[in-house]
Amino acid sequence: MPQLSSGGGDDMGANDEMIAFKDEGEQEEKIQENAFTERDLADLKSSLVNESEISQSPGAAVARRGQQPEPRCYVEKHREHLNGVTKQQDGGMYKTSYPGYPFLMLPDPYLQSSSMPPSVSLRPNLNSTANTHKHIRVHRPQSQDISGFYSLPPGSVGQISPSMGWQGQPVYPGLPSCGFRQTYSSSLSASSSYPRFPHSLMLGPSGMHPTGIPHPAIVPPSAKQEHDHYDRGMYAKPQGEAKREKEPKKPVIKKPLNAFMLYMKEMRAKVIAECTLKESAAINQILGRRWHALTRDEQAKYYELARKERQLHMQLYPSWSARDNYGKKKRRKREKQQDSNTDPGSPKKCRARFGLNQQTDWCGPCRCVPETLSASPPPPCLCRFDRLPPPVLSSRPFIRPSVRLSDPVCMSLR
DNA sequence: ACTCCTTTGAAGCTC
DNA sequence: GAGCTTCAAAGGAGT
Repeated sequence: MPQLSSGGGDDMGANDEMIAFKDEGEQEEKIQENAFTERDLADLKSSLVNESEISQSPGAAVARRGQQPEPRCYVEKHREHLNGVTKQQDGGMYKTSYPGYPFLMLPDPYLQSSSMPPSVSLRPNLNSTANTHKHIRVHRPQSQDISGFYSLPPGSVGQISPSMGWQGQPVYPGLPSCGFRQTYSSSLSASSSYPRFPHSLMLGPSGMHPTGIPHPAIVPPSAKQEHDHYDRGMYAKPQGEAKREKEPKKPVIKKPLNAFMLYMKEMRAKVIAECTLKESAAINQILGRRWHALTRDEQAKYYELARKERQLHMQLYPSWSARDNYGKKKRRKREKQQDSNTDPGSPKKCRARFGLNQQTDWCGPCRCVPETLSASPPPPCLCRFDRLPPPVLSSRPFIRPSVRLSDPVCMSLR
């Protein structure tokens, strides 16, 4: 893993490398020079399918690291250059739009002043992916012009419009999906705030952007995401908890994406289209290898983006810490496990577990009353036998419950 | 419905 | 400070 050495000047404390990038003209020359045919694309696609199969063997990427690029990689790299950044003129200023990250449409002076590579190919092959990747087909007219899709109309830079294309899930869930984020405004500078994400003071009480679209880092309770179902009952909750559940949940602020995550988000659609793969795990393996195959200059761009993401995130949520979400997953799991030990069980379920007749059999292990023998619906069983391995049931006839009901393991029947 | 898988990097935690 | 753990995205597969 090519760890970039500490830049030293990172006010966020990230180890971002500041690299002197090549001249833009030089890059563009490269793009033209490396144009290739449709047939090349077809070859590439088939080779990538193979790549995905190979990728299942761990360590393959590591083994290949440092080797001379194969012809396929050569084609692939130059294809990326072909699909490279779009330049659009806005108000006399050229902006570099990074597809998948229209929010990263940066004025070139900014790019030059912030050590961003002026022209790095990041453009997913939308022609081939738009119809296959679910992120792209969301809310997006298929005939939509890509150049218009990536850029904002003049005068709208810095605005979020729901009608704009968004690709995939936004980097911060809560924004319309599609992953395309608002552009940085042309007034953006390395030290300024980011109009894409206005200062936290501009956010409403619920973290809403003035446009009505919540900030992407804020995950509304309704959003389908992990932390949401953390907050949902995974089992029948007591009334108190159920009541608590009705109260509005605090939106979850997620971690800013790191460089690799930004890269993945952008390149995923492309890989899916090229490899006809859908499994994220396999795709991520490919992306991981491609990430390693990137030059340091190419990677540096993503490190820079990630640094800005963190910077912006910190500006928007000064009190937020990664600690806020730290351990939630594990904590939930633990709580769930704990609950399963204290949570009242069902006599029916309990008997089913032990292969007893639901209508007539008393549950040997926990002595739950069968429904047909109880005057009213049986109360939940507090015994924990149904979560333990089934005991070996003896053939000894079960004793009637007068004594059994006082047994502490079946408190619910008292 | 929920978890796992799989990747890298940032940040938190533990010792 | 080193080393480990967790979370961020994604979506199919498995439970």
